Amino acid sequence: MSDNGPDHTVSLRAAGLRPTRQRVALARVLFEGGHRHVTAESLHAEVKATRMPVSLATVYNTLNQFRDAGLLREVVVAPGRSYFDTNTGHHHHFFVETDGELHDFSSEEVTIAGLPAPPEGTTLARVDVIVRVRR
Amino acid sequence: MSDNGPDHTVSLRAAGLRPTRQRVALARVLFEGGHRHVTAESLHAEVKATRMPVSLATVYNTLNQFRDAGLLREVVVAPGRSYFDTNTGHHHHFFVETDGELHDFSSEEVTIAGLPAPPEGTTLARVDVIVRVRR
DNA sequence: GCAATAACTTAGAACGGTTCTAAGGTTCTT
DNA sequence: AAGAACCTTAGAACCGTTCTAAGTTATTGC
Repeated sequence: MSDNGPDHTVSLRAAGLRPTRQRVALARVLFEGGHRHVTAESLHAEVKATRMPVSLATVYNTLNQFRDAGLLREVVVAPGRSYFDTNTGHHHHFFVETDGELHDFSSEEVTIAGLPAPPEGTTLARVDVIVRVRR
Repeated sequence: MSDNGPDHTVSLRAAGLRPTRQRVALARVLFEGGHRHVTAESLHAEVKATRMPVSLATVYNTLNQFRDAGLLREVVVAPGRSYFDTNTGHHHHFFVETDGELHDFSSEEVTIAGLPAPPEGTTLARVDVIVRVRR
């Protein structure tokens, strides 16, 4: 009798989202197992492989809703393609330009000193560090 | 008798590009005056205002060629829109998320310590720091 | 200077990723 | 179980960017 994995129903509800079949299936793929970096297309392919029918539009909707709810973080590294990161903690990225791979590293290892003050009338939202590497 | 501004002809030739009317007009808008952040659309609007007819396709071609030649740097800060920066020196960016503005700051002011080693088999290309702020 | 050649520009079509539409289906409340 | 609110979907639309094929301009060799 099946207690398999976390109850996504509760976190979805907490985010103000109904735990529909599709959203639960997507949450399972995204949040069970370690941290992930996905694109809409890659996630769509993955969830379809679990035999749960989900349209690409729903994948896009869900990624945006999860991002807005703080369940995912969007990472912009290259033009014309969005990555979503299941790691929402403080961390930065290696981006392997030659093959589009993304790897996390904790921001605790890194010290950034001497950042100038934000422009007049703005407040800091986040500091992103992208270490671009090539194979 | 007109020595107005730098001779873009020579830098274009140095980059292996013929100094056509369009490219020279674009170079003038981009490289005379201080550092700039442009998008294809914004640059197209600007150069058309100088009464030199240039198609949007040529603006895209030219931006890509200038980038490849090291005359411009492409900055990716938000999905679905590319900025080009005439400052090709070492520096980082403030990005004002609420209105899409981009501001440089020199990387000399900033110290980044404790960056982890690049993944196996890769070599460092560049470190981008994007400080995201909101109004 | 004048061809011939190679490079460039252009309008418009095509493209790829993302969002929208409006119709039907699901979930929640009572 | 019924009503209302919310969700999913296929396909169209969209938007920034790239491609295509035809005409134009810069360069090279004479």
